[in-house]
Amino acid sequence: MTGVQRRVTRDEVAKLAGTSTAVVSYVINNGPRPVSESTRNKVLAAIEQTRYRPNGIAKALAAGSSRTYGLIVPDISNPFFAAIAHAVEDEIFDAGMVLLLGDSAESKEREEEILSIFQQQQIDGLLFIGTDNHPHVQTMARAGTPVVVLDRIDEDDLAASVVVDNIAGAIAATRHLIGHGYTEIAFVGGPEGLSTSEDRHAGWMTAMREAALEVNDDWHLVAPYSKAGGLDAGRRLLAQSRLPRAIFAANDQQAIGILRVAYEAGIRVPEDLAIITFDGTTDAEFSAPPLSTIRQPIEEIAKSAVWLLLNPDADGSNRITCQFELVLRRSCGCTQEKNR
Amino acid sequence: MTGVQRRVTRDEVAKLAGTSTAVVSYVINNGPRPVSESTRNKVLAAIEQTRYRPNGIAKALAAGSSRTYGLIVPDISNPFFAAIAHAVEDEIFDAGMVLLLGDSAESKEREEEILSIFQQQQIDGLLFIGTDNHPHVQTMARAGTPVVVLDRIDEDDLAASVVVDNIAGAIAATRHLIGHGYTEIAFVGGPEGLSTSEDRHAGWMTAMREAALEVNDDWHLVAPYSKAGGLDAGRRLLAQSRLPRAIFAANDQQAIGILRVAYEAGIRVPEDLAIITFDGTTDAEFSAPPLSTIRQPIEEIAKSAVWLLLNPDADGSNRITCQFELVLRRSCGCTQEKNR
DNA sequence: CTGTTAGCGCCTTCAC
DNA sequence: GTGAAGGCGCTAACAG
Repeated sequence: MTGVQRRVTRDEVAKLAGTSTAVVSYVINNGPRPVSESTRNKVLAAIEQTRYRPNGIAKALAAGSSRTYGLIVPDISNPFFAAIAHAVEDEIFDAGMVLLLGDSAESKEREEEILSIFQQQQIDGLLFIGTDNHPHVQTMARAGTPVVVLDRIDEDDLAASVVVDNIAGAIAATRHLIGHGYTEIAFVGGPEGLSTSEDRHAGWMTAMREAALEVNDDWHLVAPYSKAGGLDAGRRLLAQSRLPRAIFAANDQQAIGILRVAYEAGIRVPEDLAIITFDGTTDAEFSAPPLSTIRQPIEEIAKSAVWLLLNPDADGSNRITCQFELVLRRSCGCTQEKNR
Repeated sequence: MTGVQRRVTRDEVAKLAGTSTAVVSYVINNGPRPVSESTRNKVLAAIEQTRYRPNGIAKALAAGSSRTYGLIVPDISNPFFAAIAHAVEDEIFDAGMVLLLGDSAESKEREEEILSIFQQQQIDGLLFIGTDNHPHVQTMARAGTPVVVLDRIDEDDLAASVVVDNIAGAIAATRHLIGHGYTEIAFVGGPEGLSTSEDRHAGWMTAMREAALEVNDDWHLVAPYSKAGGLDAGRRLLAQSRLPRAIFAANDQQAIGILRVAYEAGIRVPEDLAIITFDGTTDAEFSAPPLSTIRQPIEEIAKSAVWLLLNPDADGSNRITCQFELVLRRSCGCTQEKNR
């Protein structure tokens, strides 16, 4: 109906309340100076009446803080990262801040571009899930912006980080498979160069070796952390002369792809092929059969990460390791009945 | 090594280049005034040398534009919304803007809070996927901020919107099932009050009636748009005395849940129960069996939405309807062979 | 307790 | 083609 309505500024509120602009600030921010009850009420009324909303940009410029955090993920359409983003957004929102989302599409250049833009937007802190090592993030950290690296870390990083022990998780998963009596266990891992890929691989090898089982190179496949990646790896595995009795897939998405290959080929899971995974997203919970998995505590990871962001000075333990959980479902052979 | 390093400002660049700050602005923004080649080079060199990065906040304040768009989704961990967010982020990034993400967690209050914060952050435009009708978004639109509503729309909205024809899509899906010769077709719909739920429901009814098929109330289940919702609906369906021969599920997530129920109960899909869905996310592509679905053109939706945001004045057709696509896979009974 | 005022870093009109 | 200067809306000293 009415056209564009100019935003009301603090001056108008002050005028209406019959006070100075400073007092309006004091009321809005509860400080840094006290305000008498009566004038506070007048200001509040004026704010109400004018439907005044402070300009966050101006505030950010003057205060030197944008109340904005950045989150960079390799691909928001990956359920694991989406779950993290969901939890992180929640935490950040609760802290009264806003979330800037960057999707690097697994590209290093893109990552740097996003970082540069975030920098220009004066973010107060960065949550980072990288596609690789990330020297430029260090620059940011050194420039004084709190940085917390998630999921994929670089040992040499100075930045704070929140992760689960991927090696231990992979060992637990593989050991569990071994506990079932399986001896021929393949590993479908993620892209090379990622810490998660390497750690989960290392865990698998460790568990296999300690059980004196064959670590066959044909049974270590590399694939993207996606359903398509799992599908592809599964097909490559099928094309080989000898099939494993069980598979440890490095993430849920890959496992879903493998499940699909098994379905196509008429291979029963877990009767013919047992599967265990890593991540513990809902995808693993609702697949057919449901997937046994190493669950990462997403909420806790998000909470810890945001906490580190808000308390950057906590020198000492700026590296948090969250506990994973071995969730047993049908795919590994644990529950033989199909019904619940 | 070095501690916090103060940000370099335009003044330092100007000093180093031996010019005024205005000229620095001119070269950075390519205007609004021309600059001689020689001084431009000097400025560029100074920028390079000082590693100067303009302060986006200050720029936003002075220019009155934050180069920031907001996206509000009901739940970023829902793959459909995640896919939209992924595509939208891509488009927005290409346009040189940044994306502020808000996750309303399907809560109306939360939605309003996010909206308020976005407003304070001076977003230049809003992409909105609501949890319900949304009068407050209208306010924003009226205040001059471009708003584009996605997926779930309110017919009465003045705001621009991008959707697919949900009724037509649902009709196409249901007709396809009918074409297979199925006559007992159930509908698992989304939460009441959402336009997508209602339209897909309407489409199902229309197709059933035009084929003179029974529209049994027991076969219209309502459930959240999630895997858990589908699981629940599936179990409720199973508990009934008479089972349908086919199901049209209102979204992929629900279908995954239903697939899981079928698996548990030993019901073969599509031999005993045919399924068709709506959305066309990758979840539908990699399930076992793969799901026939009405695919929404995510990329196109995102492109259109961002286009509308960038060209808010395009009066007339500010409501874009994208074409859906019927994707046939195994779950409806189209492909009998399991392999590929 | 309240008012005045100098910035925050940048854009842009207006003189030169 | 270049420079000076007045804001953008708000914060936080610094004076009363």
